[in-house]
Amino acid sequence: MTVERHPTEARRSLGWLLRLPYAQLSERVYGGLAARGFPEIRAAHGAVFRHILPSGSRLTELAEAAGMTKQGMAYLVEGLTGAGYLESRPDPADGRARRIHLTRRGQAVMEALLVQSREAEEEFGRRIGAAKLARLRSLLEELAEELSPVRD
Amino acid sequence: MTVERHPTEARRSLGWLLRLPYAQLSERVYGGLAARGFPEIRAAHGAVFRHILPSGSRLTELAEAAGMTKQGMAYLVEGLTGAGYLESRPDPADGRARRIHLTRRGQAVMEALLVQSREAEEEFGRRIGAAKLARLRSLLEELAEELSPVRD
DNA sequence: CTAGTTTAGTCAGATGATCTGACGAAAGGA
DNA sequence: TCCTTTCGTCAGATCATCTGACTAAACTAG
Repeated sequence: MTVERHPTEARRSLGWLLRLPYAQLSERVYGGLAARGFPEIRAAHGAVFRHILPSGSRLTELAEAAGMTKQGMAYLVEGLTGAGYLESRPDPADGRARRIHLTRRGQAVMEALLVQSREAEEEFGRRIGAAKLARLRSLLEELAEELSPVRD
Repeated sequence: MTVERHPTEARRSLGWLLRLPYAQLSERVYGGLAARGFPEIRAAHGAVFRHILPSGSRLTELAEAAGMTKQGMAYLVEGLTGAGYLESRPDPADGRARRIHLTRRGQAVMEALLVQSREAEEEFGRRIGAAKLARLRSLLEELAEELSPVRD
């Protein structure tokens, strides 16, 4: 009568429990973005969109904020610039630097990202109920607060 | 008196809230593994360790369970085999197939993985309190339950 | 039993997402 | 005016995936 189960199946690790909803969320959000007319945007580009300021940001600032190397960030920015989502102009205050800005199309991505994210969250709410989702979010916020430095 | 903040900072997306603890957990777990004498093990190898059965598994089974292609899984298995964590022998029941097994060293990784994971979870518990962490885990379990198919 | 189909795994090649190291040019400080 | 630090780029490596094409073995209908 006992069914054979995978050894680790009984009690999933916290890592697994975090990763599963994260992966599904990402898939929805970025998949939805493609459907909304932004097919070049991939999850890795979130590192840019999450940190870029309306007034523009420097490459080094973005890299630092995202916790990656300048070269890694440069690779992402290059792709987004080529696809028309970003534009970079020399920084008038520093001859070595460039300021990276969202184009109008890039701003549209930001908005779509917020919409998709909210919709995905609502879908989760439909699964376990809004109250539980709110409780989950609040616990995650509390945990995030304690897990500083908020290197993302 | 108002401090300039990043626009999205006020209310982080659920994705961010899930990713931050996940990333820190992974870093602890796999970083700790290197310190425990398994320096070749990277986070991607979790796809193998999470799914391999004590009686051995086929490549195709592992790929299917992990939700990736056979080729992708083959790449991971190849690395682990070369480093002495896995070994594969022809499947007596099927001339096309091979059964992939953990070596003793591979089993040691499994154990270390459980230990590190538990320790990381306890550390989280120290941050927000055991009761809240338990509540968080339970909500995540509930969510995971609803987010089937449990493709991981 | 043979012919056709499906399955297990490999080979080759591509892309994406990172990293490290070395560098030139500009800025800032003493 | 040096010296040092910072900004960004160039070159190259590695890892983690993917798609497509293929062989050999196994299953399935006649």
